[in-house]
Amino acid sequence: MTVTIYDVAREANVSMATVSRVVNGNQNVKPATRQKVLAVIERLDYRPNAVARGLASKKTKTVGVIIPDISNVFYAELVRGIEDIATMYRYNIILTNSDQQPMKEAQLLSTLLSKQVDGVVLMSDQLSEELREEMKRSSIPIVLAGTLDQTSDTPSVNIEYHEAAVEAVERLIRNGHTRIAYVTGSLKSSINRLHKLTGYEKALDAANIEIDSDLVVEVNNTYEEGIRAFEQLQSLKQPPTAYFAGNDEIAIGILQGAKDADLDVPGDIEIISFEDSKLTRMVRPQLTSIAMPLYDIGAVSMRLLTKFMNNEKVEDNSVILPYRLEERQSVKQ
Amino acid sequence: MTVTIYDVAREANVSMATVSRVVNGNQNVKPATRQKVLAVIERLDYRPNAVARGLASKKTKTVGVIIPDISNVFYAELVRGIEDIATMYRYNIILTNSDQQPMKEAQLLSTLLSKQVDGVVLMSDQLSEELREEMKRSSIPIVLAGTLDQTSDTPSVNIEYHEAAVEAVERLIRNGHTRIAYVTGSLKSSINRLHKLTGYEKALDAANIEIDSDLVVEVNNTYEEGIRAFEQLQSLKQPPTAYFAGNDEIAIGILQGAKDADLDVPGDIEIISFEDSKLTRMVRPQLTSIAMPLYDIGAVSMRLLTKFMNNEKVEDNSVILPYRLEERQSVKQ
DNA sequence: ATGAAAGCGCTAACAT
DNA sequence: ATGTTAGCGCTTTCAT
Repeated sequence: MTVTIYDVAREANVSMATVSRVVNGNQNVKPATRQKVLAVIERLDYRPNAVARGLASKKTKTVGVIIPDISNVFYAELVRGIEDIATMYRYNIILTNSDQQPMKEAQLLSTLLSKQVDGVVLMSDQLSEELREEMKRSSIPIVLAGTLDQTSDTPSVNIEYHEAAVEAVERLIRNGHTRIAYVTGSLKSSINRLHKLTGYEKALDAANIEIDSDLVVEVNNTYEEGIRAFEQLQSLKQPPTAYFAGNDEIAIGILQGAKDADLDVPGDIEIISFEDSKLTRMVRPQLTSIAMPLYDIGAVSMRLLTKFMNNEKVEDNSVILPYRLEERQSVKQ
Repeated sequence: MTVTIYDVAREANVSMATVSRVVNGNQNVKPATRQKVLAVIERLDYRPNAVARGLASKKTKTVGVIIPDISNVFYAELVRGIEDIATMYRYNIILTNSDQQPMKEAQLLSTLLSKQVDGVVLMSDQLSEELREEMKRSSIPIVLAGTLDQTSDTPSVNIEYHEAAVEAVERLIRNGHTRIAYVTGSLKSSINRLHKLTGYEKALDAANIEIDSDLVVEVNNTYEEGIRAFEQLQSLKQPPTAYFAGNDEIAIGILQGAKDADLDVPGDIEIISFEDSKLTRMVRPQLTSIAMPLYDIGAVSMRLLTKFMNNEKVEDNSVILPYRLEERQSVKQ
């Protein structure tokens, strides 16, 4: 039925080993025999069985990717970066969505390991105990993309969230604001809590602005929750005049919430986002945003993973990519 | 080093076959032995090697997914539908991006086949000859998601694009428009050419409105090209007063192009999109749109694929999902 | 209910 | 440069 390496060997009057050699580009084959074998492969339309190859070589040329949700632009761009580099190095990716559920994350990793992936790229707001447990058992390399883990030196690719947050809030302060809200994703995430929130506070502190906990609102990373947060904050006795948003969807929620309340952006309200997906350019006014290089974080993570999979020397486990503040129209010049 | 089924068998004083049976939930095992084996599995932290299993059983429990570009919201939502149902049936997905390049599509399918996936979900504007060739060689089921192929009866999941296009354009005509533009993705795509374009023309025809080829603009499915198309069309002697857009990004490009030109939507310009991703709600005015059930198309495609993989009877190869016209603010009531 | 044994299709020593 | 052979870790008859 299906053509195997054995069939090719027989038809070409060589051994399986020789066929294997030409298929794998081994140089120890006389050009003449190589041609002969190639001809038979062509004639029989032979295709190596990657599963058999994986079993014999203990390498599957596939890597696992665990992300919260592919339908979120943020992760989608990241995955594209991963996939492009994976392709470049002849890997395929098994994509899984965790919805940030600790149980599910651990289970997904377990499944990926049983499928013998050569490595894993992982994204998660917070590494749960279950997940860490599972990671420890794994003998293959794992790279964290846009994910921080204080408790270990798991390789990771990130930006300097803290500095970026400081810069964003300082920008708002520079425009004279003293009531600056921070609408953030889950504070269980160490990035949000230990890096961005502290950056927000540091900038306020440095400007002698009192920190008001009412101005920090924790929401899910969605457009709808951005609107909700805006409405909640505007109902304060002293509502904020500027917003620092945890991501683009939240920022757009705030923006449209303001518009729907007949407030002008950036006239009455100024907004800085933190992500800079293409969504920032698709709304009016276009959003000023901290630009996270999503595609690059994915790409670099995958590149880093290939190094580990090849047992190459890696100078630094934790790579930091540059960010920048992308000035657009939701903040006055 | 790694624990194998043989180690478990030895420790539990049973044969590999018995271990295999309990792992696979075969009922022909005495409860007592089952317990004994389970205990050893737990103790040794044994995990079945899916690659070995795949080689022996000729089933890998993984399916391939070929889409143009995961960073496009459209495909991302679709993939989420696929993945959710795949998980439900205990499949994993290998995700690949084709960028609609015929060569690459064929190559990706080939790679997936060599990896012995049990099935494939495929999305593509146009099935090229190369790709069709590769599909013919494949002995595993393939389902087309949001993709039409006139020349074969490959299973597929779609909506009635033609009827949807007619309805959208009729809606615009009802508001008194006679200069209605159609800004579409590639007309090489049979959906765009044979279904949506003909729907557009049919609606105009039925209303005795002359068809002006200047009003049909072919672009890439991006926001930027939407803006470009708008500018091009507005420079006509008789510019259109209403737009039918091929997808949400194009529609948003038109919308913001209009705003940037100080035109009011829907006052001066009315727009209907064709996709209804969450982007429609994230802009002002919110976009009226033909709602394509993206997630469902993915989910149903995957469900259909499982049926084929299980050799279940399938009543109809081509399933049609309902669409609807989602009325929002880019069209006057 | 359980075991023995033959593959699945390939790679990787090792030998020549 | 080429061939021989022993696995890789599992499933699946076929016996018992």
